[in-house]
Amino acid sequence: MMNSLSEQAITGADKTFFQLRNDIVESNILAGSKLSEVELSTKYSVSRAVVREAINRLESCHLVERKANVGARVVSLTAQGLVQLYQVRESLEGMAARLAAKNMTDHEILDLKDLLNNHFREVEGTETYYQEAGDVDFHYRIILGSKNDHLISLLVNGMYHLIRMYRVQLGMVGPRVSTAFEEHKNIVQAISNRDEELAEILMRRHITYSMKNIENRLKNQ
Amino acid sequence: MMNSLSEQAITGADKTFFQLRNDIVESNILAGSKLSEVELSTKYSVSRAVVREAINRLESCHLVERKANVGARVVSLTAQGLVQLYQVRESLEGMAARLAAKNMTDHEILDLKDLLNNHFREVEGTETYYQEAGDVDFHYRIILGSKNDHLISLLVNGMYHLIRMYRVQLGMVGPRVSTAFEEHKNIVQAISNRDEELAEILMRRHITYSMKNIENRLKNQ
DNA sequence: AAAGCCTATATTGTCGACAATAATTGACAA
DNA sequence: TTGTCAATTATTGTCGACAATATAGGCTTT
Repeated sequence: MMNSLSEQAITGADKTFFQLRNDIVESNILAGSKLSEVELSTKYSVSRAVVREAINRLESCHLVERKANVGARVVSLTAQGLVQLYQVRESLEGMAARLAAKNMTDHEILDLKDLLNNHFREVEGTETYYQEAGDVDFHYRIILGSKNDHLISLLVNGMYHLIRMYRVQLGMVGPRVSTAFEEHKNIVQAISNRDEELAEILMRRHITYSMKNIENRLKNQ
Repeated sequence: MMNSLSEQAITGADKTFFQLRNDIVESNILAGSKLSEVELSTKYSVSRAVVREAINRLESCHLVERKANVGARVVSLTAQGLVQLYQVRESLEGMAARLAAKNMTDHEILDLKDLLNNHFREVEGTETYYQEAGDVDFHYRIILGSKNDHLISLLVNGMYHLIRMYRVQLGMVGPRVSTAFEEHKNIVQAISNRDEELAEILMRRHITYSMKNIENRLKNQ
């Protein structure tokens, strides 16, 4: 499946940024560990300057924290941090759903329904492999559908990868697939009806449920 | 009055970042203009490296836009951009008010009431000079009161200065002071009652009204 | 005259070296 | 033994030079 979020690197700093970001999200570089500029520059075969630029961008995504004259560390994952992250996500994606109900074209809404149907077929069959990709695509389309550049930038460039980092490293795969699918369906219906108020409410609930589900999972492991 | 948002520069890149940010917000550097690295490095008497780092940080705040191998430009202010900015602000500060109602200490709420009273006295007298500072302080305290680091970072480090840039350059000073004061009072009351739902709704309305007021002002000038 | 190409110029991207600051180690004294 | 201070080491911050890319202007060609 083609990744909707594919970005292409132009400069060396881009490549280093993408590699580093991936290594952090996939925990090839451990959460909480220190990022040595010289070490990384030898590892990725680039100068310290491009490593510094890459680290700066990672800081913008809240994936690393820098202290002046000390250095950068990968963020630590905490239950509290996850809750705070999801509170912001609830707020922003709620607004995204509201705006999507207002601004998506009829054609885009039809495409969204298609996506949902494909997702449904995958869930029905045994191919549960792509359930997360499907979920990501769903949320991604609604975010883009808001047509609000600030919102898109904050979510896609800013928060998405940190959310993914929590997902990957805390090992949240399923289930909640079928219930989540129902929620997705209702959200699309609200958007299709151009019911901004309901779209926002349902999206916020959807994210809240998802959060609660994760919290329970964390307690029982 | 002491600025609640005072930050202290440690490194040279910090200083350059703060100066540049201020020059952009106050329109000493015009919106939409190109930022030449060599020009700025001579202007601020630092190397290109620190200018580049400063520009990178400005990009994180959405105050400039960079294109690879081309350079950075100060963002252009548009009516559409302002609307989108306020949509995000409504969403995030609404959540901030909700969380503030949940997480602020009784003491912090008392301080907030004090602030409001001082603000009221200033409005009653002829000293309308600080009305904006008062408004900023009010919103700032509620944002901090959310106790959500992500939210605080997004609003204070990220969006605040862009909002201020619009305010300064589109010349929005008053009035709407007394009506805004009433709205502030009601928000504080909701927070004091620990009514999260109402606090969020009132904050969102408050920001929506403010937006509409700005839109009208733009039409009539 | 218009379009396309090529050269010249300016700007950004990258690099390695040096300076300034923080962390570490070891010696010394209480 | 432990705490403090000093010197050493390592890491980040800053700089100027070079390489790669984009822009501008003139030239050629149709």
